[in-house]
Amino acid sequence: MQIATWNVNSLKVRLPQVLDWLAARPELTVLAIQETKLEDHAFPRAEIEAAGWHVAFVGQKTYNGVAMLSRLPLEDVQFNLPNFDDPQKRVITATVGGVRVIGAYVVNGQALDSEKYPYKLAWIDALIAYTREQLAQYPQLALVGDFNIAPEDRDVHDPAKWANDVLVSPPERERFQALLDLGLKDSFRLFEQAEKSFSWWDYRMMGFRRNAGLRIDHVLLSDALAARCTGCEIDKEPRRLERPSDHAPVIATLAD
DNA sequence: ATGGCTTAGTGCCTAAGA
Repeated sequence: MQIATWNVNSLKVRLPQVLDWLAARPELTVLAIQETKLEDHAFPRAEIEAAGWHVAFVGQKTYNGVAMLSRLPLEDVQFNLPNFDDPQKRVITATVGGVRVIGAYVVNGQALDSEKYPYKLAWIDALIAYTREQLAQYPQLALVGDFNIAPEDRDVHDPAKWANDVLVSPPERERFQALLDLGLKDSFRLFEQAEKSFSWWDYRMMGFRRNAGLRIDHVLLSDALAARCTGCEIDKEPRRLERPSDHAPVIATLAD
């Protein structure tokens, strides 16, 4: 099976690209989507189901919003972090083919001196606790999404420029490591990868053409799943399209 | 050049993203 994550930056705008992408990937089993930016009544459920997908979603106006699409039925669907009271719709969890998949849109944080930064750190602490609890119940677990953290300097196009900025600060990276310490592997780093591999590029400054990006979208796999993982790739093709999302999808492949 | 673009809503500018 293949597990993917993609921050689409508005599902309303990107739905045709998402459906095209899914149609071209018959091996894909489950896709976690972030930043749908849609209230539930406006979610394009019929179009997605017509394409042969099961779907669950939780959203709000303008910001955030997450969805999970699956070829197999979505079981035991859970919305948001049960241990963190939060009006922002950022998490969706479901069991697919015996695999527990947590799709997360981690808080951006905006800047180190923003009030959103301590919110980000507290939010990730709750995600860590929730993932620990889920992992105890479901040894076959994938935590995927837009983490808004570049784990290492090699995940940053220009580490000097980004030094001490949000997305790379030590408290954020320590929390990313705390997630790994629960017993998760960054599937992308299980394999040899090209240098300067990124999953997000700024719309401005010709970021994509210059490959001035960050690797902030991740597929983390429990040890049981990591043992089955045969590959992980970032698909840059959708980023080349007209009117792209600023993020590229990340796909991990698991042997049966 | 500490910004350039893209999105949605309050709507023709503003806030936010990363």
